[in-house]
Amino acid sequence: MQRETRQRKAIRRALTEAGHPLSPKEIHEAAGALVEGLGIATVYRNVNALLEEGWLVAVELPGEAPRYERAGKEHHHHFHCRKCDRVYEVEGCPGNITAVTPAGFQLERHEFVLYGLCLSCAA
Amino acid sequence: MQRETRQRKAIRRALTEAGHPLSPKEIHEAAGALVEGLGIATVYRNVNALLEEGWLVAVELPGEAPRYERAGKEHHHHFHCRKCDRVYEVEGCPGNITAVTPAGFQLERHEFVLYGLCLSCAA
DNA sequence: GTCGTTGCAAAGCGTTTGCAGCCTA
DNA sequence: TAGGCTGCAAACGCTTTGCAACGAC
Repeated sequence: MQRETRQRKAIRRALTEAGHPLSPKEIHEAAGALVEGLGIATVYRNVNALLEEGWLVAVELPGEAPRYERAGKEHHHHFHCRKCDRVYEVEGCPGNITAVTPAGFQLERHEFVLYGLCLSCAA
Repeated sequence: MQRETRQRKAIRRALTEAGHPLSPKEIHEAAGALVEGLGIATVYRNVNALLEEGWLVAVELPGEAPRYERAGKEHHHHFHCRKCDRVYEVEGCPGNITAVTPAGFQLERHEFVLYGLCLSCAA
């Protein structure tokens, strides 16, 4: 990654200003409003480049298309509201993870996703 | 779902005997060994039919194609080996889940996925 | 001016669908 | 024998890749 093109700037800006994880399509729409004729291939190429650079992290929810958010956040998990489809960050980590790891298995990382209704949808 | 064809029998058997969640491709390979010339489209059609029937449940891992396992198992989670790409079942649940749920949120279900190396790949 | 980057279009890849013929009940 | 089911191939949607032109440094 060496050149800061108009396209890359627009993609960075779209992700920074969104405040929540964006899908490639959403990035294309948001950044496309800033740069005329932005190609979807450019979005994918930049997303992958930004992932490699460590500027982005993928938020992969089961059964959902991957979304992307800015890197640098603390270890957290996600709560997925089934009604409004929004994703919330959840602090902390439940209990002893190594305890449930089968003997001989090498645990490297884990994902943890909560499903249900968020505060406003539960009301 | 009305007819128990050779193909459907083979798919049911493959899933029953596997003992761990299978991807459509894995189902195709396993059931294809039992029925000559089994088509991949038939696998997809039957998987969807068996899901609707409630005989199967989808195991959806973040960023992964869905896999399928027999319904009716006890509550469990999964371990995904990054080397052999297989998915193992993990017994138990790591501690206090409600404790990390934000106040006011209605928790309905949760997914928990471990990543790393399985017993044979870690050796 | 170099060469990393872009837009377009085509290629991949996994999944779904249309269709004519097959085979289970 | 009827019509649900199958294999094949084409269609699909999303992502990646090849290529010639563009433009950041």
